[in-house]
Amino acid sequence: MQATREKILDAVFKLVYINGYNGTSMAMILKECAIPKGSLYHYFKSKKEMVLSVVKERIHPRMNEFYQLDVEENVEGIDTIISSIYKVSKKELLVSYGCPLNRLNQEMSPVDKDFEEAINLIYNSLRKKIEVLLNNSSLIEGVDAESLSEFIIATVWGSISLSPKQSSQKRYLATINHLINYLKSLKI
Amino acid sequence: MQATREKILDAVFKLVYINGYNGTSMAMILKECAIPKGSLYHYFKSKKEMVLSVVKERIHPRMNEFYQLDVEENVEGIDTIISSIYKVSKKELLVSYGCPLNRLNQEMSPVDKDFEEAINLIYNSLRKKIEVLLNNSSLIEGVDAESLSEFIIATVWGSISLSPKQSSQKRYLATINHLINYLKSLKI
DNA sequence: TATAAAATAGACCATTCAGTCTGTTTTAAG
DNA sequence: CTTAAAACAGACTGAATGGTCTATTTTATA
Repeated sequence: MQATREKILDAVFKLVYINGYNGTSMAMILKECAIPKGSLYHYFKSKKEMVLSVVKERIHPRMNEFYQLDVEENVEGIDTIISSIYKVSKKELLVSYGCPLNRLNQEMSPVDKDFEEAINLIYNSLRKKIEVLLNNSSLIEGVDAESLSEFIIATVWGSISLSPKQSSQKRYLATINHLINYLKSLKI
Repeated sequence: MQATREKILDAVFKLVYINGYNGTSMAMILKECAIPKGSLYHYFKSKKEMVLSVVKERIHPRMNEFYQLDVEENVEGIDTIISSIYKVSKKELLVSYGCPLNRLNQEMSPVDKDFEEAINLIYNSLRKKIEVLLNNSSLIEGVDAESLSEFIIATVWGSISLSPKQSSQKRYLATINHLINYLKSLKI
C-alpha cells in the first residue's frame, strides 16, 4: 500500500530532522511508525536509500513551501525575496529546530557523495530562483546577482541555524532585519 | 603521560570534524591515534566526555585563533571585524570542510544539553567580542550592536557552511563581500 | 631501593546496529 | 475460482557499538 510508504517517510523525516542520520536507528523508525521490519524493507532497500527518498520527497517540497520564491506579475523580484524572508519567521519549527536541509548537509555532505548531490540539487534550485528574482528587479548598478543570491541564502540559513540558541523568532527577525536593510539599499 | 591525552584529543578533533559525533566510532579513534583502549579510558570516562573536552580544549582555542577579534589601539573596532572576516578566507580547512563548531552544533545541540551548553559558551564569547568591537566604533545612529553582532556571525557561518559546495575561497569572498559592503555603509 | 600511583595493554562483554530470511496474508488480474 | 504478485510480519544474524575488567609496565616519590 502506498500509504505505508508515506507513513514511513513521515516518520523518517521527523526523526532524522531531530536526531540526524546517524542518530536515528532503524529500531527508532520502526517504533515511530509501528510497522514491522519486513514491510519497511519491502519499500526501501536500505536506510540510506530511505533517507535519500526523504530528502527528495519531503525536504525538497518543504523548502519550496517555506521559501515562496516564484516570480509574480507586477511585483519587484527583490520585494518577493524580502517578504519570503519575513514569512520564514512565522514557521516556528524551522526557527526553533533549524533548517532540516542544512542540518543534514552539515552531517552528511562531507562524508557521502550521494547526500551531497541530493542536497546540492535543492540548494541550487533555491539559489537559482533567488537569482532570477534579482534579475527581475531594478537594482543599483554593479550588483552581482549570483553572489548576492548566495549571500542571501547564507545569511538566512546562518540565522536559522543560530536561532535555536536565541530564544525565539524575535531574535531571528532582529538579525535578519540587517539583511533586509542591505537589500533595500540596493534598490534604485 | 600528558602527551597521550593531547594525542587523543588531536585524533578525536580530526575525526569528529570530518565524520561528526555519531559518525566517529571508538574503534576509529583508537586506530587513528594507535593507542590501546585501556589508555584512552584512563584519560576519559566516556566518548561524550572526551568529545566535550575536544570542544573546550581544541575547538574553542581554534575559534579564537581563526577569528582575531581583540580590541586594538587606534583601530576602529569595525575595521578589526572586517579584516578578521577577510582573514578567515585564508583558512583553507575552514572554508573547505566547514566550521567545526557549527557542524557539531547542528548535530548535537538539539539532542544533548551538555553539548548545547558547551557550544553556546563559545558562540557567546565570539558574539560578545564582536559586540564590544562594534561599540568601539563610530557608527551611524540607530545601529543595534547586539543584533548586528548576531547578523555578522550568522552570515559568516552561513557562508562557510555553504562554501564546501562552492569550489573555493573565491566564492566565499564574493559572498562575504556583501557583508563587508553593508558593514562599511554603517560607518560614519 | 621500596612502594604506591599513574599509565599502558588488550581480551572480553552486553547491547545495538543495519540488514536478511522464511514464511503468511492480502490484493489484483485472468 | 485460481494464481501470481504485492504487502505484511517478525524471528534471526553477523558485525560493530561503547564500555569494563584484570593484569602488567612505567614513573615518581619517600
